[in-house]
Amino acid sequence: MQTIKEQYFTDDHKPKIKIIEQVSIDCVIFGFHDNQLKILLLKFKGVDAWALPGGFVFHNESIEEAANRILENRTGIKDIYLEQFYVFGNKNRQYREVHEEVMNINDIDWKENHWLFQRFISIGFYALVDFSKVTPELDDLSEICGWYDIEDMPNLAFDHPQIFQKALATLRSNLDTRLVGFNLLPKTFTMGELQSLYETILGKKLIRTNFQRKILSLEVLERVEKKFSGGSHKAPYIYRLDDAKVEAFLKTNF
Amino acid sequence: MQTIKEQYFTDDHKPKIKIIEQVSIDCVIFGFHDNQLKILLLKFKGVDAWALPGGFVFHNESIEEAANRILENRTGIKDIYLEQFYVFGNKNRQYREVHEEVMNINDIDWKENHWLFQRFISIGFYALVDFSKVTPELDDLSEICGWYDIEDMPNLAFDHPQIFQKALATLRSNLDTRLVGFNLLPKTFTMGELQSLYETILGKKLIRTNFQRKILSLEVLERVEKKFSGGSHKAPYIYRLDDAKVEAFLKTNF
DNA sequence: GGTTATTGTACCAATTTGATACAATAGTCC
DNA sequence: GGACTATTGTATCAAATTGGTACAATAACC
Repeated sequence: MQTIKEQYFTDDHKPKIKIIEQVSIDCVIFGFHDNQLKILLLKFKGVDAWALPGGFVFHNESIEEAANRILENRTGIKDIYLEQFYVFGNKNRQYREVHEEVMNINDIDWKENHWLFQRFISIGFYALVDFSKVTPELDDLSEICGWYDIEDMPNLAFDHPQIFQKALATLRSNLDTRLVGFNLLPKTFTMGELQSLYETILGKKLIRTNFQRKILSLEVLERVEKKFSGGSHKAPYIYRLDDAKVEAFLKTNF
Repeated sequence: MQTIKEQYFTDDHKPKIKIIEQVSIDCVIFGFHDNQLKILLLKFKGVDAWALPGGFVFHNESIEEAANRILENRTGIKDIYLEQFYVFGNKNRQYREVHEEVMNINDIDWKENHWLFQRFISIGFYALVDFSKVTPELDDLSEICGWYDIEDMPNLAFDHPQIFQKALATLRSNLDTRLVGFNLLPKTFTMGELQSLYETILGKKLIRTNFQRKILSLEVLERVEKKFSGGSHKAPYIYRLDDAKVEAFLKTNF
């Protein structure tokens, strides 16, 4: 595995692998844990700047492949639910100060008009992952890479606050129309867990019985025989997405 | 007004104004006329290739400004409803053959590795315009620029069929949630005209009385006193969007 | 003034959604 | 084992929304 330094900060001040210039990818990676919606953030080493995981598009890969590569590097898992949601293309999207600081701290030699100082158009992707499967991975330029509650997270650098907001809005509006929420849970889950997920994403309480009715009426779930062992009360059923049913659902609803 | 030739095909084989390399914009411009949904297409001069109007992003403008500029050039009108809907980023998005042919026909000198032969990432925008306000404008590289019924249009070059399909799907799904359809009609219109617009976009018949009830319940329309003079029957009311009401609607529904 | 086509609204039935009630448990405590 | 508790699954009813029909109003034409 190459370091970021080796990949992007070579002696001739160009990325080692040819990339699409002035195009970047920023990923808003959502996870769900302890009844909280989390996102994966990183902090640059020695610099007071938090950011969304991001990267660039190699000349020989599609933007989706690039986003998947970036995600896999950060989370260690493949086959993540991933979708582009918006392009951020303001003319002043250039962040020389932060990049200068990062390069200085890391003893990276730079010159005026370094390629990173250019204006960038950034394609926003959001990812939904099973929190329990992910181990956030540091790279050589960052000192923290971890999960943060969306209600309580560090201030982000660049225009990343705006990117995050747009991703969250997209997630909310896709929650009912697509079967998007399930990607944030393990393969099997209870109705209560699913409801709690919906409630945190939507930011409001839902009526239990109606939620149950609504979800079951989607006809995409399969009831697993096994039951739960927990508190002193009736044990909930455990559910699992039935792939065939999901396919049928998507076919009729799109 | 500069010609395309002057702007993009200079003696040193570079665009005259600095652009973001390998990024393009493609516009799906919808209009509504004779109860048909139309899009604006152009045909390259002397080449058997139809395409969506497109262009590039100058270094000193945002992608939205670029899209607006491209649209204004094509339609002659400003303040168009415009929204990005998807980014097309396959790694094989390069179309050397067509560009070569176009340049040859137009006596444009080119070399191997011309900038247009590169792989491009294209940002799709869709626009909704008042058909009656638009006069499609030719440029020096095209020989046809005009409206085509979406049910009966020429085969498109590049990956433009896919771009068109995605734009249409986006338009359909935004029709009910946002107040998007009104942009395709003149300032004032009858309920029948609006219904016919909805029916062609959605591709299905709607029940008149329920449609009327639904639209009126949005509480965004203002009834204009004047009535219509047409056939031998009761005259319909004429409606107009009430900007204040629209604002209130969008505030409560987003 | 009668005819015709179309419009606006009222109305009822069917469906969906909001909210409550209640029986069925899986534990705990005794 | 039996009472107790918290939670789950389902039934049920009311309220709201949507589907579909009926009908009066009316603008042009004859």
